[in-house]
Amino acid sequence: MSTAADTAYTKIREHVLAAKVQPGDRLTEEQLSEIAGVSRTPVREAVLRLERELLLMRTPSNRIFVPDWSTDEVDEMFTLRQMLESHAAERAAVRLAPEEVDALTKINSILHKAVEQDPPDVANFLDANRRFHEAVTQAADSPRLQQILAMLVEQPVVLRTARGYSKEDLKQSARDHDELLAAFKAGDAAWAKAVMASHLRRAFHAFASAMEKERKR
Amino acid sequence: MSTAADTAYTKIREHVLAAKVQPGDRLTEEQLSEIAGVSRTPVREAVLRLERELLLMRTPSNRIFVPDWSTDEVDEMFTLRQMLESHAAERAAVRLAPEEVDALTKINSILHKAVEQDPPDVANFLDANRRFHEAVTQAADSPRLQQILAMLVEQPVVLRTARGYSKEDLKQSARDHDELLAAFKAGDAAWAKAVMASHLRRAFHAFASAMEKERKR
DNA sequence: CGAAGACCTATTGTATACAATTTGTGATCG
DNA sequence: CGATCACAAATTGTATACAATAGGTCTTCG
Repeated sequence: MSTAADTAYTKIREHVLAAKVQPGDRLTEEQLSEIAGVSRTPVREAVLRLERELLLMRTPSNRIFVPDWSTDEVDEMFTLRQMLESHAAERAAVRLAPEEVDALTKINSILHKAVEQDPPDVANFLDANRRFHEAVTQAADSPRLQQILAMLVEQPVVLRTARGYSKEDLKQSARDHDELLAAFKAGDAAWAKAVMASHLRRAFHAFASAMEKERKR
Repeated sequence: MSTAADTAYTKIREHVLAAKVQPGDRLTEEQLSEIAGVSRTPVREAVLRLERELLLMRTPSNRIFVPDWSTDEVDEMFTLRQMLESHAAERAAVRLAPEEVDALTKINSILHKAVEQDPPDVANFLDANRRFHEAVTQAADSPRLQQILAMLVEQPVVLRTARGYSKEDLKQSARDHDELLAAFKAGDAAWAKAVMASHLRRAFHAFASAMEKERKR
């Protein structure tokens, strides 16, 4: 968080992810510069980054707003993620050093613990989950892939809905990760790819049913 | 090209694509603002966009430079493009209206003509090729997909090398497009997907051998 | 009463001045 | 002679003032 632009990026991002603004809300650069505590110049830079990650969007006349995603759009995003992240897992499988697999295993044990709480500790689950997927993407060793995936994960709608996941959904996620770790230990790229693909597709359906429940309320 | 930032984006982009700067060259914001004829503020915005498309990159201390790509890295980029663009073709196949297919056919007949020239008109080939792929991506009707593909196509290294393509390479490309059009006319998503995948993989190999030839000189 | 147009206001876009940081250079010391 | 430090120059980062544009509102006229 060294430059003002980074500060602005982080603060605005948190502001959006914490759902302090609703989908459809308009935001002016001035409001954002108050939130971030810096002038409009670095805010503009931060907004460009957040647009790239689809956390903010602009109207045709360049007004900033918080986008909303339909279930269909989230479906499409998960489909893209599935293609790209299973490719990442495939590459990671032949690149991960044993100690890196150990590190991943540790992250997933934190995730397991979060799931076993009663009620499950969703915040910790999401954090461990993010770190797990980030590490896999990182291990794929492709800056392009990493950059692309950064814009597909951590969508507010997905994070918001996560609180509605059933305990069984969360448990299955943890088990998927376990199987991915087994594939990594075996250095089996095809296995890793298949597990990741099915993991993400399942995650989409968990999302869709949590979404459905939320919609009914 | 209405705003200064757009002007800057276009001019700097052309500057890079026209190979007026070499991979590895450093560029200062001031130099770029002279090239674009606007102040540093819109230049910075343009550079951020160009970074997103990987046409420019920054050092850890935020100096701007023109990146270079190894054959391996281009391989990886074509692999990503193959996944995403064959997915786009799959979606396009069930979405394209007959008159849109006609428009695509027209673009490809321009491409055919460019190939049949002696020597082939590579500039026109590349332009028609870009428009063809852009139209397919557009038809997939997924803003996310479109945004991602924008950063994978039109890499300087690929355009630069295109001049070394053999006439046979170019002809085959035109035939691939013809087959894609057939798949679109039939509304056959799986066919379209497969054709696009093989088209792009072939394109990579054409690139790789043109690259090899260039390297030997 | 409704539509069209002119204004006024809010918001984004750009230039510029200055601050902070990085890099290069040259002096100094071991 | 080489390393290290200090300082100077180049470059990027930020704030701010002003310009351009979009949006809304109020008036006027049919």
